[in-house]
Amino acid sequence: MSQAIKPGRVRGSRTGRPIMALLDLLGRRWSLRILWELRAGALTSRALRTACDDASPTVLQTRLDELRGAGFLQLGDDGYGLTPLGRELLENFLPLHRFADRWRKQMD
Amino acid sequence: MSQAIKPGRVRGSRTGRPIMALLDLLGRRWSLRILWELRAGALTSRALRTACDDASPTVLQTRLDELRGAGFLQLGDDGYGLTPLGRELLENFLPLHRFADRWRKQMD
DNA sequence: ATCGTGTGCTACATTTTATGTAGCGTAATG
DNA sequence: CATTACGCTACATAAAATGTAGCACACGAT
Repeated sequence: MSQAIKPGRVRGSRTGRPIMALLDLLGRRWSLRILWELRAGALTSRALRTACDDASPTVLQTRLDELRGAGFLQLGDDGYGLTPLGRELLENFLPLHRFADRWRKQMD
Repeated sequence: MSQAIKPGRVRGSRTGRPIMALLDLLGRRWSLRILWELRAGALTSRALRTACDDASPTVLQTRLDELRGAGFLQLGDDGYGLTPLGRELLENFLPLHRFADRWRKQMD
């Protein structure tokens, strides 16, 4: 399977700084979206797929593996859910919701 | 050129919610990284390229256009820099630096 | 005036990723 | 059993990123 993403082992950076590993992982398609869609609670893989506008199962599965390998997600009885670490990460993004609305107003 | 990304016009979502447009844009390769590298001040396109581990100029240019079209970047005499809106967006990500360090510790 | 240098940006062939559709094996429920 | 939903995979097609080269333009120095 795909190599687990850890703070030291990254594609998008030669420095190995953890922040680069993080930005690389989060900058892959559907990564942010997945975390976002799980903000209210766990979802089954298929519910998650629906929530993500029917993204192809191939990438979705890849991202889920990566995010799981990074320790942000876990697979439980109720499907995929955020780990404590994953929730902590998501907290950094929740303000984006408000920002996005301000963004729209500014673009009109 | 590539179509400007606005809160209503998105690839990754059918709903048109601004947050989806934002997650889509930020989820494209190098988007987050670009914003991150500009946190300390403007950079010329070539300095930015170097800062981004020599990412190919093709994508970089595409991302710059998109981020500029979204109103997060501007091109001035000293190169590419964050707009006030872009800086506001970046503020949401600055805590990630600390988080990434905690992440590493937890992965050992 | 031209040579060198740095800028923003583009072309294009190759490689890497994502999409879309179908379907697998398993487990729980009727 | 038959159904249903689960997590997950195969694979052909389409889209996006990479890497290398180079363009047109502006500036400053020799």
